[in-house]
Amino acid sequence: MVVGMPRRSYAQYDAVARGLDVIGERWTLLIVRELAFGPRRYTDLHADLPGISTDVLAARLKELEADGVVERRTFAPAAPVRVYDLTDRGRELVPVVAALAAWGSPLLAAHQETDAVRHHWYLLPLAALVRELGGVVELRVEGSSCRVDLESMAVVPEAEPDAVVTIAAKIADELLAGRTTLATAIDDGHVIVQDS
Amino acid sequence: MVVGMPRRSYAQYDAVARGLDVIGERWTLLIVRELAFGPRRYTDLHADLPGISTDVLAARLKELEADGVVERRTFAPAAPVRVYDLTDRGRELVPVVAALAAWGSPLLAAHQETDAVRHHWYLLPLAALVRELGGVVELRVEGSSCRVDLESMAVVPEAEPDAVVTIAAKIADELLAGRTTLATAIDDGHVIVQDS
DNA sequence: CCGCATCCGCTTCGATACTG
DNA sequence: CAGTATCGAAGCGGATGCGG
Repeated sequence: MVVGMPRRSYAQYDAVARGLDVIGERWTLLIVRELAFGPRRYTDLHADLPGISTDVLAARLKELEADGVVERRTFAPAAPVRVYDLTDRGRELVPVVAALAAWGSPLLAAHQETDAVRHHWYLLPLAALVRELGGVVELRVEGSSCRVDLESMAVVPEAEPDAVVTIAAKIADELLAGRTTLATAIDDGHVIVQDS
Repeated sequence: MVVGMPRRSYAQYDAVARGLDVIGERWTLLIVRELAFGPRRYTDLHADLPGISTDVLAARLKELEADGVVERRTFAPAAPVRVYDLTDRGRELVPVVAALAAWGSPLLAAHQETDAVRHHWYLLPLAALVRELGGVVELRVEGSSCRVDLESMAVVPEAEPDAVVTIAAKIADELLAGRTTLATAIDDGHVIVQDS
């Protein structure tokens, strides 16, 4: 019988190091990214994290659960669907993910043929980009959408949005890679900002 | 002859994944943390990153240099001192580190005997904590200090601070672990906020 | 099918020793 | 001081197995 190992740690009395003890391992923050948009089942996560191996995904989910970032839930006994969801503490990580997304956006200029693509991956960096709009916005890119409080960069699914921002994936590319500006894209009608 | 390998990547067309391709490996973000406060020599870095092995530190510095986050400089030919420093692009990472520091602060409540401690590690999470003060503040904890623009959470060594905030390390512990509040600590005179 | 656990070859890490 | 060389241990990626 294997009794959980002592967990690897940087062993530094520092908030950054402690944070990395929880979300610093390979794949962990990308799992948080996936769950930022709502609960997902194991298979969905595996599908939207191309390259992760099954055992690593299972291990990370267990660690995140032990650290109070993720919780495992089972829906209706009639149709027992198992999903993973962020806890409140886990949702507080979204601004960290968003800050990294904002920093990483310029790196999207280098588009590799072998890169995987999912539409919902655009949402967080776009939130950082339209931050000047203020308030709560609902962002829509192709089929995917999410609601973000632009001040705190928190994802707030239940809040009523002040505006709905619709962006085509192609334009999202241009914006994130810095090949066009938000003002230009709005002027050209490629980004539609509609007050609710 | 070894010609640099193709670099491991998540191969996802996503800003978070791209960011992690650069700062997601073990130790990398902690190196950025160290350099957030100004240039450091190799030996200083090795001393303030207890647990990192020499070859990993050397490898990470090379990678960060290749990614334009860090630059290696040599001071005065008379006294050839080699230091590592953040580039402008690297400095833009400080808000990411600060966001993670803010999230990680509550984890400091669990203080292990074996944890390493450095005073300058308190500065960034404290900046997040006193953010309501606004403007540019100079934070002082024991011998260490740094200047932070509280709106952007950027470190701005050259800017004149609007206020100087002095905190004893012991009080910093209490604040970060959430065992006392900023208002209380200011009332009790343990945190001194002095306008410049 | 869904939700993992097991196995296996490869890469990365950590500790120490060594060098210009 | 500023790294490189070496080597055992741990982590990872891919394929496969398997109960519910």
